[in-house]
Amino acid sequence: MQTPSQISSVNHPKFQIEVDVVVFTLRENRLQVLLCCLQMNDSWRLPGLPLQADSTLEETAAHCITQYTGLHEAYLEQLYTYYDSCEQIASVVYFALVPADSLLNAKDESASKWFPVDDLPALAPNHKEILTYALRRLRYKLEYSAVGFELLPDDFTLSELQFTYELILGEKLDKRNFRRRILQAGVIESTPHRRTGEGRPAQLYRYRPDAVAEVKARRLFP
Amino acid sequence: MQTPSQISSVNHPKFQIEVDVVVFTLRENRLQVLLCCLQMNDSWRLPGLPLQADSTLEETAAHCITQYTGLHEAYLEQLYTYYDSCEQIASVVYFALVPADSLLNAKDESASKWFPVDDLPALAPNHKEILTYALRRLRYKLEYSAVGFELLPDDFTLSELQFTYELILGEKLDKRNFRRRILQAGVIESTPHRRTGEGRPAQLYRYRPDAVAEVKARRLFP
DNA sequence: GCAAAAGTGTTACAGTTACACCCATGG
DNA sequence: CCATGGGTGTAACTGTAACACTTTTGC
Repeated sequence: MQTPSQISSVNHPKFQIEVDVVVFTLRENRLQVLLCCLQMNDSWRLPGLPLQADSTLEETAAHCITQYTGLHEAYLEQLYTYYDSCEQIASVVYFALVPADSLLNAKDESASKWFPVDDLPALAPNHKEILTYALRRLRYKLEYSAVGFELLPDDFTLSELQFTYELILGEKLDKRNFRRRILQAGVIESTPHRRTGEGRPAQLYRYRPDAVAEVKARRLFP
Repeated sequence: MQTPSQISSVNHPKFQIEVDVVVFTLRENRLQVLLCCLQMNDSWRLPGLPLQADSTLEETAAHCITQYTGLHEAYLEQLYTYYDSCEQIASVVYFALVPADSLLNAKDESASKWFPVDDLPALAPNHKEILTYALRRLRYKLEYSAVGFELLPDDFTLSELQFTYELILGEKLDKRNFRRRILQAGVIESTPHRRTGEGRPAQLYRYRPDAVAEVKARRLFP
């Protein structure tokens, strides 16, 4: 047991703090996650950076994403903080989503690689667990907020949006119900453009930046 | 911009890490939160302890609760991690619930005090914001999980349970709908006892420890 | 016997799901 | 003209919300 005197005592050990990021994207019709190769062995880990004294946690996470993907903007959210008492390192894990079409100019492509979430390599201890948790949070979040758009380019068709949802949730959705509901929700608006290709051209939509991104919760329990 | 070389460089500053806890309970028919007096001035803060190298984050939070409330068990959940680049202290905040009847033997009563969440004193910077977030999370969590029982003694009547929900959510609930749903959910079971007092005696119920504590999410969006 | 709190069902309404065909374009 | 993906409405069903009176006890 500790005693109250510890609160203001000088017993204040110091720790390294690392900011790790679980970056998700859509590539090759699969949900993929960014991993770094761990110093020459065949084990992989989440990309991360040590916290610097004058940065914020979120800035550090953003720097990390920029470094590995070349992107300067991403949806970012704090996930969880772990502390490893063996290594005496705390790890603040963020969760990030980057759009499907934006993976062009990573500054250090050799150091990192995308992996489908259902086909992961051997991971550093804890990182498998962290990733599983991040994936659960993504699926869960998709069900009550408009976070799915963060994985799409600015303009998209309703079919692309539905496909994104199906990919993440891992189940087929009904086309008519999906369209009716997403339009009723009022979070997207049509653009003047269409996408041509095979078959009938599709109306392009964009996410309304002024949209309320979360549905108001209905009571689920009890 | 940082460079990839920082990942494996020796540029690893160290930080103090503090574990703070937002402890909620029911007292005097109000939702209350535990606060500590900040060194002789009239400002208050969340109770906290510095992380020790060989403890886990959760252990530290649990120690903190024991110290200020005398309780050895509480519902505990990580809330968020803040980093203050001025003071260079990271603060991992936990969220805790303790039952209404268990506030007996705090070891250091003079150092801390309960405040109703709608009648708070002046707080240390950030702590007001943290508390608001914790309260939001409590209300939100109540809607999809059985977390409300953590604020009640082992045995309780349905009216007490409903009153707890009403207190936290800040709205009246329909008695018949509440009872039907909580019983259908299968998370409580009746005990052989009754509570007597004014009016008709009430059946006592208890939370089923084997109950599934979260409802399976229904799709809310889109 | 009366005050006080416990306990109990039904009906109307709203939201959700399931489902199949026509449309516009490119080759 | 046909293959391909885009786009559209309705009916059954399921879950939710609203609502008032009877029961049991202590005083």
